[in-house]
Amino acid sequence: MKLTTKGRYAVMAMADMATYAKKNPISLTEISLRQNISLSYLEQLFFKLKKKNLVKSVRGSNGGYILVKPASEIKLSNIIFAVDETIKTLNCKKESKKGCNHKTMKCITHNLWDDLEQHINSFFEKVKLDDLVDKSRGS
Amino acid sequence: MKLTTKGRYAVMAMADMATYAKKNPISLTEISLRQNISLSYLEQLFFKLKKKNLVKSVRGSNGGYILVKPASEIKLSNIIFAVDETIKTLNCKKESKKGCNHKTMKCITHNLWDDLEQHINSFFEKVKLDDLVDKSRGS
DNA sequence: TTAAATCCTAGTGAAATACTAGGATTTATA
DNA sequence: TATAAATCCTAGTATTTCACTAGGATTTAA
Repeated sequence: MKLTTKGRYAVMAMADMATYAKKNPISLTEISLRQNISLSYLEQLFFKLKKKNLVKSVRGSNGGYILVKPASEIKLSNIIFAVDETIKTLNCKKESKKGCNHKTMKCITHNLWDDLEQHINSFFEKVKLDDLVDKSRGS
Repeated sequence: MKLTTKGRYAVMAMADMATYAKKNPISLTEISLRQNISLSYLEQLFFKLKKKNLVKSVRGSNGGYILVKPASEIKLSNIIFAVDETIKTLNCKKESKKGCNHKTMKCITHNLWDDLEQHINSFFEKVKLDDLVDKSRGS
């Protein structure tokens, strides 16, 4: 199991925005430099974050992005889902041929992965963006 | 995020063994047919399970594998770790160049992924192999 | 002796990932 | 008004990982 960088980068970038929040929009160039993430990659991530209404954009010079809601109201699950679509713990839904014998018996571990998925999601549901900011300040 | 089939298959195969446990060793061919997993792939998985002392092998005709411990004493974490090595939620340990700015500041989300890792592990620590067997019988 | 099993090492096709390239559009400001 | 800095948008691509195959060696019950 592993988490892709898409989700990690998105959380890092959003945490960066929460940390350096100010009136003016924050440009991806800033974030790119601070967090050491490719600008073009960030653009793609923020396109998705924007679609999910987590950030809004200001175009043109001095433009950038602004958090739509306060950091205390943004759950990590919102961010992860926005860029990763979904957390997949199993791929034997419907009628895949391998790994899940639907005909003879229910896939032995079918329930298990559902439980795990919920368990992981509950983690991302609990943590808010400003929890991260506080933590990094504390250390 | 996704879970690889290695971990899933290993859990399925072990659950299969626990379900069809008997005095005689169980051959991978049986498991392969019942769970619809490639034989050669199973061999590779069981090589690792054996190294971690979760199963022992009986070579030769009528050979196969036997659970070393009763299913009630085998935690899923044992299985997952045996085949997957580890759950990696972050790849910015030591001194990777990207995604973790060690020089200027601690990676903002560093603690987060550690927490997540523990959260997921705690799930696999709680569930025992015979929990799966009971569940599949119950449904 | 044979068949069925584990043991062991390489290799490989396909898919996903992480990222680059390159341009179009918008807009503050010099 | 020209320019630079930003978002917007679409393709493409190198690398890596995954899931699996191939092929043989060894062991042992019957």
